[in-house]
Amino acid sequence: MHSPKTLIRIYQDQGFRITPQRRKIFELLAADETHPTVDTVYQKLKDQMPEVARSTVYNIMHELVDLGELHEVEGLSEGGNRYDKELQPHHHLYCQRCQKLIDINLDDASVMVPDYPALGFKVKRTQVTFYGICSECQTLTVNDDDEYQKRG
Amino acid sequence: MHSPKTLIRIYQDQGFRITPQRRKIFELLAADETHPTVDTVYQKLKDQMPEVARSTVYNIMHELVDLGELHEVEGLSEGGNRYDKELQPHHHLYCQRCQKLIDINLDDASVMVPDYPALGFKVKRTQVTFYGICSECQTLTVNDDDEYQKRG
DNA sequence: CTAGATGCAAATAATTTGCAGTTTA
DNA sequence: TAAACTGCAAATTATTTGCATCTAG
Repeated sequence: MHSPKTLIRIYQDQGFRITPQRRKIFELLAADETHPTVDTVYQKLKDQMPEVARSTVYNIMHELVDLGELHEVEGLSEGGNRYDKELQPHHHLYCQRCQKLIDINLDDASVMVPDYPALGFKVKRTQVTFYGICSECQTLTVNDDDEYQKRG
Repeated sequence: MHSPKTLIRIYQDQGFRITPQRRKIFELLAADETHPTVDTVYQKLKDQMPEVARSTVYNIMHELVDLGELHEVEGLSEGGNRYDKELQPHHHLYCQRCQKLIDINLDDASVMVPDYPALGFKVKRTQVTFYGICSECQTLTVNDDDEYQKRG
């Protein structure tokens, strides 16, 4: 995601208007490193702007995805899709305990996945997700035998 | 997933009853290679058993996941989670056009992802998903410039 | 017979939609 | 001031829950 300042220019170039809602969401996202959900953004925004509507947050998040400024990370954790500011191809560590989502850069040597050429399948994007327990959560408890999947 | 016959034994061993709904779902799943959703299973079951309830299908699918007989594949495609009969660790090809989901075996040499050891993260499971266009869909149209993600 | 399972209907959660009223440029 | 945007409320979709009834063992 670009900086709020740059986003404003991008929006203006597109003929979009700079509303207080959009401005605030740009700033919230710029300051947020948690891969928030729509609801997280909505709750934070509501503190500063109590009348804001959830649908407005949905609208603006979707705009940002449409503009390629955010990526949607679907199917991780309860409470809705997560949003990712990182625009470069990368992978994810997902903590099954605290739902923390951590970006991993592709050029890390230990994460190398070639495009899959078999079956005539044309690969557009490769996504690796490591499910497990983050270091913080490991220190919190001794019980380490979490399940392979949610229902296990 | 085990065969319907074996599933019945497993259910009996657990003290679960063999109802017509369970029996039919075992058979439907055994014959299905599409990684169906709950709704797909429900629709098929309804043909043979019009009074069946959606919640019954949810119940039985969840039981099978709890027993480790199915895996839930979340966050792929509209229309709900997909269910996977393959119990061994493996990866997925997902067609962004027809939503086909194809299993790739881990021991295929071109798909090797080591557990990611950095950051003190304890990896429990690694999931690779290749998003793209399957061979069938490639032959159907010339327009091949699909987007990186849904909203892109 | 009776615990366990099913069906139904209502509840919940995430998201989308329609539209009247407001606001940015 | 007009097209764009927001807020609100209702609709939709996927899933869960509560409970009366039914049935497999």
